Amino acid sequence: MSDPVDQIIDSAKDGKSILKDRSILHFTHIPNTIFHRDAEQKKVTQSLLPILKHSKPSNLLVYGKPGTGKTLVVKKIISKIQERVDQSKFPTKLIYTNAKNESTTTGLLISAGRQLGLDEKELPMTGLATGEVFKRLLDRIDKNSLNMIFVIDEIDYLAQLITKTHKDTMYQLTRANERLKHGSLALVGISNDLKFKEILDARVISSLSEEEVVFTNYNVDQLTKILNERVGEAFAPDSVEESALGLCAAMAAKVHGDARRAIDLIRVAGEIAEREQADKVTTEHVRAASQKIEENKEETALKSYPLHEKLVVMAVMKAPGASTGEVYAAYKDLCKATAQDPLSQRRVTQMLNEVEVSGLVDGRIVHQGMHGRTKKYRLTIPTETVRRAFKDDLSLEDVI
DNA sequence: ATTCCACAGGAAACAGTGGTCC
DNA sequence: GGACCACTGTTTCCTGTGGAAT
Repeated sequence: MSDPVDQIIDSAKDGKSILKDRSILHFTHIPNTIFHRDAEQKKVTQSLLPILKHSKPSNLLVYGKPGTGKTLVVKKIISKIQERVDQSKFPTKLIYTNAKNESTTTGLLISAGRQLGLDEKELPMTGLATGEVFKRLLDRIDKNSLNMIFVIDEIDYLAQLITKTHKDTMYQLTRANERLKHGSLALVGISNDLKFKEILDARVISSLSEEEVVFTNYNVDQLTKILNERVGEAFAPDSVEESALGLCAAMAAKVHGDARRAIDLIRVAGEIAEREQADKVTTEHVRAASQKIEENKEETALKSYPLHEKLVVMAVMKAPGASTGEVYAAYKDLCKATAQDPLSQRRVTQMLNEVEVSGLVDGRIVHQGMHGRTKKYRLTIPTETVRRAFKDDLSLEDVI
């Protein structure tokens, strides 16, 4: 009997790879990608049209669930406009930021400033009042007579930040044109959440949503077409079973028609099939891929938690079904064991809420009459997943 | 009907960091 | 070098909650 290592290497050497180019199987892969979004592309282009006519465009709001291609479509159209416009006479500048990546409103403005070419000296990261950052941004636009298209992806996060800090950044942004003598600023907001406008000031809403485009969810047919196009390029011919592709489309259609999800599924399924050295991707591979993606998501989330949040998750794990007070007691024990100063119960309650929102822990309010009201917590994921995620954390070595 | 428990969770204050500006 | 700013991560204080027990 031959060595198992040799066996694997030999068969890998002889077998041909079914996955030719996995870069095509990333959702954001653009070249020659067809979005099946003709109507929406038309509307977005029309609302940005004033730029081509050398006048100020209106602000635009784009809605759609994740994986509906809205960001890709907006970026594609703006880069096309940039190609067409005579840059010497009418310099347009596309600025793209994702509000989710910025924890503060100033951070978002600074990120825009960097893309406008303002360096650390002209626009420092810290120390400036928000109003001052904004002023410097507008000065640059004015001085160079730029026509800036400011795309803010996941603008709902910005709206939340603003309600938290009571700043009027959004209002100033939507009214920036009134302060500009030369050049212009058009705002393109992209949002997954159709209801985010509810938390905004009425004045902001009216100027922000001068134009609106809604990206509807993809249906199974559209997802199948999108997958077919990508699979044709990324995989070797006839290496994906039609039923496997259909399953990917069906699974993704169930999650609000998410094309990103569909493409991830077929990519991971392809990787699993290749590892098994199968010559075709089957429905079994797709199911395995779906499970793997879920598990990875949970583990990555757990690994990214700060130490005390990890301790809170562990406290819930060690005392399943425990009330807030009991979880706090378990948490304090863990702090003792790991030589950490425990945080206040108020803060731990807050952390429990945060963990609950992420879906890793389930909390249920229980009324116990004379014994008061509390929340009972339990993990929604296998304890094994938690152990695996935390095993590399040296500070948790003794308690895991 | 009233009391009372064990919290939930909002608001505000605070400490500390890392900066700018004049 | 002192006033000022943004921001994070907390603590402190406080009010509200709803059903079992009385």
